[in-house]
Amino acid sequence: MSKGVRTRAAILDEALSLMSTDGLSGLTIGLLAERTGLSKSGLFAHFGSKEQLQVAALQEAQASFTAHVIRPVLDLPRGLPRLEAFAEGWWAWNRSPPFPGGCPIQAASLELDDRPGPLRDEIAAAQRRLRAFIQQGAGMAVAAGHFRPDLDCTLFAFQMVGIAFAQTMTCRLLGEPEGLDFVRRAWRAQVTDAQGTHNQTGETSHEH
Amino acid sequence: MSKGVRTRAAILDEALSLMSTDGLSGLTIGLLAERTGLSKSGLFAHFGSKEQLQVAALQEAQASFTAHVIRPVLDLPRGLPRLEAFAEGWWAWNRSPPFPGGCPIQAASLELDDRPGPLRDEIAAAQRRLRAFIQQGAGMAVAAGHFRPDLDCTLFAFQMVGIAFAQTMTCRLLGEPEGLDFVRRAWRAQVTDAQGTHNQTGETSHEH
DNA sequence: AAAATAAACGAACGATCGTGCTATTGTCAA
DNA sequence: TTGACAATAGCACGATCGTTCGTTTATTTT
Repeated sequence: MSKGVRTRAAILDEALSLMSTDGLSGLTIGLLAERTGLSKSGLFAHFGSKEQLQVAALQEAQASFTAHVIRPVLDLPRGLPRLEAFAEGWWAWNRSPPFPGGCPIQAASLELDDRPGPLRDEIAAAQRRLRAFIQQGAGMAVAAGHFRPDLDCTLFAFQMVGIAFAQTMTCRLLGEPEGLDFVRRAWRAQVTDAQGTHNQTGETSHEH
Repeated sequence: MSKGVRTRAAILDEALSLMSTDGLSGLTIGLLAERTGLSKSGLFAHFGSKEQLQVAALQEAQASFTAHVIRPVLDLPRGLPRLEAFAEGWWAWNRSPPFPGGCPIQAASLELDDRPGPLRDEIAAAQRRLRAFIQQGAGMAVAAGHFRPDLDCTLFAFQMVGIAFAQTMTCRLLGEPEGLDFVRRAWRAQVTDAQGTHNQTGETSHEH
């Protein structure tokens, strides 16, 4: 079992490029066949349906993200150092991922948010995993004493995701070169807030 | 000049629904003609090309956002009150806009970020206007003494945009009912930070 | 009411979409 | 080297895509 998986990998590689620029709906079999030098039917046989191809492409995108952004920081000490490295890696990924276009997962997240099905399930699971990773990282920082003990790690993950989306909009859509600077400053503000020794997110001690 | 603009408006209304669920690339002439009860060619004649139809739909989406979210808060006093009302209106819009799907502008922002052309220009201009509005709102809050004088209003707008994107992902893609709660808390944290009397975004007073 | 103009239709075009078939090629183990 | 089987190609299909054109029907103006 060798030739099959090799071409399948080549197909998925090209599929990621196509998906990053043209979106999930632009990932068409004819175009993909043309770019890989295969025939439409030959390519089609590898996946059985367009939906399965899309699912495979999404999974491949996740794998790439994990390999490029997640795995490298796992060697670092838990807590703030790992979180900081992850952040910097993520901003770098968003700005120039290993595809010609932007991050396909981010794009697909807004493309599929209203169309139930396996594709949306796949992308939703990916986003849930990512948020869980951030949340756990923040939890480790709390345990290590880097972050204040009353930090809401779920909220922390929510905010970080927001920064990432805002970055994509600023850097890719608007093309503002100072976008990365905003990202870093927003992230720094968030980290500083998480470090704060006492509760400084509520006006007073009572909430609502 | 009456009948033409009336049906054109009806077409655009339906186009917004379609666009919100199926994205800009899903906004197809055949489908739109079917839903409006027109013939493909009859509909087509109103716009001259698909791209012009898409541009018109995007402009209509902007107009709807302005009417529903921006305009109502302009009556409120400048500064924090107006900003707070705008925020709440925006979160409401993101959660349940007047379309069956999510906010088309947000979706298109990530869909088009790598495809230059009139469409991207249109959406980029819209996002720039929105950020300028937020920035000015924050500036008014600074002038009114509601926010600290050294607040970076551009960064403030950047962060707010991030919250909005994170909301869409949480509420629409993941379907988490507590999403709106996260949004409010993240927004409250941002406002509190902007209110802080002295600089609390940098660790110390030096900014390097 | 008649003439002028605007709006919508119907049919067709070339292209591309996703997806079935059958046949042919290539690869790997015996 | 041959036989088994995986991998790919070729072709065709119905559907839909955006677009053009000529015609017909509504609307507006005179």
